[in-house]
Amino acid sequence: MSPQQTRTRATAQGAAVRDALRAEDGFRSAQSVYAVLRADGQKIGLSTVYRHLQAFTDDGVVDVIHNPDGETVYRFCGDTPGGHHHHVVCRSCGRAEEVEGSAVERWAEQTAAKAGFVDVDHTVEVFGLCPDCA
Amino acid sequence: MSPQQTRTRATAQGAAVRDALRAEDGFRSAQSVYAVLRADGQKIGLSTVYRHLQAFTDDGVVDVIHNPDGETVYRFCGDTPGGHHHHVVCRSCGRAEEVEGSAVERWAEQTAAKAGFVDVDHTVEVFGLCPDCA
DNA sequence: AACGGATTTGGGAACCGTTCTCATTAATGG
DNA sequence: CCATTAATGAGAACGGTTCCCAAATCCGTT
Ligand SMILES: [Zn+2]
Ligand SMILES: [Zn+2]
Ligand SMILES: [Zn+2]
Ligand SMILES: [Zn+2]
Repeated sequence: MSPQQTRTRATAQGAAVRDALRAEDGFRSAQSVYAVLRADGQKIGLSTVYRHLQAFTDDGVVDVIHNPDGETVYRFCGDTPGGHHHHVVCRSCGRAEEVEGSAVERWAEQTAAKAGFVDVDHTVEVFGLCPDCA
Repeated sequence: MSPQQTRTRATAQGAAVRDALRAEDGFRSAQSVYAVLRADGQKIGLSTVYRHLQAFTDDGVVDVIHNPDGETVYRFCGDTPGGHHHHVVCRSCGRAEEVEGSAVERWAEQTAAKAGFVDVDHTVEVFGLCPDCA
């Protein structure tokens, strides 16, 4: 099957959302992306931000996680198209780095198999304070 | 340092919440715990359910995760007082099993250290379909 | 048993992030 | 251009969680 189907045409607003996210190195909430765009003078609606964020997520170009507070936050990860990967995320400033996770991939697979679970997926995030925030 | 201080006295409502959660083997939302208690004829308020769920979480007797949909769900894990651990969770029915995670603990620690992060914590959950739901 | 202060309870309002609705605007292509 | 189709964005609606506070309960003390 083909990778994923883009759900939106390339539009100015979509590009703005992508660029705003790409400019950050960390996970950001939809609202904060929206705020940044508006502060920058961009004419865009909150719904549109959510829409594109979702589309990018579907396309696999944006990663989404729920931080410990339950907030949904997004990060542009499309320049390292290795597909599935994980992050170490700064609890304070949101800055994130992608990390090598083959060990944890194997662990998750084996663990699920041992419990007899199928169609498995996993969430793995490491939170801490980055060197700057420490 | 001492483990954790209980924030609420032992009350009938607290016991009801704990028992309701203990009766389930999976992660449940606050609302669903509330619904079960009310359906059972218990006289309890939603605020109270949230309060005790939080207190139990602080005490470490209840685990809380955010499932992929972002819902906050709780699970009673106080009978296996090994402290920190992880789960394999059924996406469909919520059923969960605790799993051995020393490998992933080490991985998380090393990964964070390599990135220069301190005061680290992590979330690791494996989602899938349990044998019954498959 | 009666009292008084401290704690807990729970109904409802407030809050906040996200989704939905739909009239308006912009793009496409013939 | 015009007609058709897709995207936009303002605001309403929604759902989960927290907050507020008056009423109820609990407890140690007379
Ligand atoms: Zn930081
Ligand atoms: Zn992984
Ligand atoms: Zn557990
Ligand atoms: Zn199941």
